[in-house]
Amino acid sequence: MRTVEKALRLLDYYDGQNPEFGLSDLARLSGIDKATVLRMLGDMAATGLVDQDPESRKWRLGAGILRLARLREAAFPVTRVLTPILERLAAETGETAHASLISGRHLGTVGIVESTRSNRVSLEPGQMLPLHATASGLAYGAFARPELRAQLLAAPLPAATATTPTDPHRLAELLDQAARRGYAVADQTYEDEVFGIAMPIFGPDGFATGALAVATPISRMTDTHTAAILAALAPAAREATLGLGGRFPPTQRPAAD
Amino acid sequence: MRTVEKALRLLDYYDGQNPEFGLSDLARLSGIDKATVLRMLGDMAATGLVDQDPESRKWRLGAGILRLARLREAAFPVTRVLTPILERLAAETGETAHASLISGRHLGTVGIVESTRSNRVSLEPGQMLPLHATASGLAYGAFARPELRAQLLAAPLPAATATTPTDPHRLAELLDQAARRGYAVADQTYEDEVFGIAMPIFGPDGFATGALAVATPISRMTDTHTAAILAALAPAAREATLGLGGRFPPTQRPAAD
DNA sequence: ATTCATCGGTTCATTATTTACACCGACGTT
DNA sequence: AACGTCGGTGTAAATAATGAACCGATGAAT
Repeated sequence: MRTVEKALRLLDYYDGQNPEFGLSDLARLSGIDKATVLRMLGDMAATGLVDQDPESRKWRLGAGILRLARLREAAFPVTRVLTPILERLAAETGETAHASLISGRHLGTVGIVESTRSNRVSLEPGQMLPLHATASGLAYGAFARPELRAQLLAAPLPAATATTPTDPHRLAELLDQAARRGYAVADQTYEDEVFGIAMPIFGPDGFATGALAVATPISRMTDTHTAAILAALAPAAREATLGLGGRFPPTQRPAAD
Repeated sequence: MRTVEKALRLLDYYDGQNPEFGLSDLARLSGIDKATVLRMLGDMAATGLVDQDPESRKWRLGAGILRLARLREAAFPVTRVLTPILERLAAETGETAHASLISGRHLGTVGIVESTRSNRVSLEPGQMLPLHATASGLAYGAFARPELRAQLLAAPLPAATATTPTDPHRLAELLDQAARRGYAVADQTYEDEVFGIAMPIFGPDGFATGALAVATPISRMTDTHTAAILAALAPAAREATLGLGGRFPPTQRPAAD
C-alpha cells in the first residue's frame, strides 16, 4: 500500500481519549512494523505534524497542525460559520448538535455543542464517524458524489452495535430512504442508547461535503421530538451549506424564504 | 529521501497568499515529478489532509486538519492560552505581536495580533519563519536543545534581505548574544523596514518550543521604544511559558513575583 | 535477585514501492 | 493550425520501504 497514506492513517488513532501513543502502541494498532512506524513518525515530526514528548517518548499531535488549521480557516472559515449554527441548534432542540466534514473515508467531527441537559449525548471531539453506521454518514452518503455510493457498499461494514447495518442491501435501502427524505436517522447504529438525526451539508458542487446532526438519548425519542428536531435541523443545515459557500442540488433545493 | 516527509513538505508551500495550488505548481515548486506529486496528494486527500476542488482541480488544505487541530487544542490548548497574551502585548506596545512554535525546521506562526496603528507590521497567518533570519528564530535557537545549534549553523542560510546573517560565524554570535540577553532582535533581517524583538517560550523540558515576538516598523524604533517593548515582552513570554506547561531553564528563571 | 516481558530504537538484506520519463487528451493562446 | 500548458496515466528501472533479529533499559512477577 502507499506509504504516505499508511503514515497519515496513524493519525486516525488519535482522539479525545487517546491524545498520545507510544511507538509500540501505534505499531500494534496499525499492524505495521515498529521500525516502519518509527520512521513514519520521524518524517511527520520533521514537518511538525506530530511531536514526541522528550520525557515519556510518547508521540503527540504537533504544532504544525495549528498552522495548517489557521490557513485552512483563513481560506475557508468552517469553524467560524458552524459554531453559531450548532449553538442555536443545540439550544432549540435541547440536544447535542454536531457537524462533521468528509475527511478521507470517514466524517471528521469539526464542531460539537452539547445539550445542557444532564442526560445528554456526549461526543468525543475529533471523532471519526463511519459512514455506514451514523446518521451523519447516511445523510452524507445519500448526497455525496455518485461514485461514493458504490465504494461505500463494496467496503466492509463493521458492526458497532447490534443494529449497525452490515448488509450492503440494507445499507442501500437506508441511503435511498435518506435520499428520499432529505435526512437520515440512525437508531443506535453506532452507540447504544443514542438516536441520531442528520442532514447533509452541501459543497459548491451540489454534493454533500459533510453533515449536521442532532444526537439524542433514546429515552427521549418520540415522534413529536423527532419532528421538532427536524424543524430546527432543516434551516440550520441550509444555513451551514450557504455559509460554507455550498449550493443545493436541484432535488434538494429548499424553499426560498 | 523519505517519501512521507517529501509529501508533507508540499504543505509548506501553502500560506495566506497561496491557499491552493495546481498539480503542476506543486511539482514545479518542489522539484518533484508530477506523477509523484499526484500520488502524494492522492494519499493526503485519502486522509483528509488536503482536498481537491472538483471544479478547478486545484488542491487545498483539507477538512481533516480541523479535526486534528481540535484534538491538539483539546490536549494542549495553545491558541487559547496565547491569544489573550498576544492581545495584551499588542495593546501595551502598540505594535504587532505574534507567537510561533517549532514545527519541523521552521517556526510556524500560531497567533498574530496586529497593532491598531495604521503604520504597522502586518504578518501572514500561518507563515513559516526561518530560524536564522528572524528575531523569533534567534530567540528560539538560543534556547533550544543544544543539538539544534549545530544543525542550524551547518544548514544553508539563505538571505532574505541585505542584512540577513548568512555567515555561520555571524549567526553564532547572534545566538550567543540572544542567549546572554535572554531576548533576540532582528534589524530587517527577514523583511525590509521591520524590526523584531523576541523572547523564547519554553517547553516542559526547559528548552525553547517557540517564541513570542513584537514586530515594529523601523521608522518607529528608538531605544526607549525598545525598552518599553522589552518590558512588556518579558512578562508576556513568562506567562506564555507557564500557560503552556513549560518550565524555565535555571539560567533564565525569571524573578518570582 | 532473577527472570521475563515490554519498552523505544537500530541495523541490514530483501523486496516491493516509488520514481521519472514518455505520453495522453483537453483547453487556451498565438 | 501550431504551440504551450494543464491534469492525469502507464511502464520499466531503481530507489526507498520493509520486517526480522537484535540491543539496552525499565518495570513487574516470581
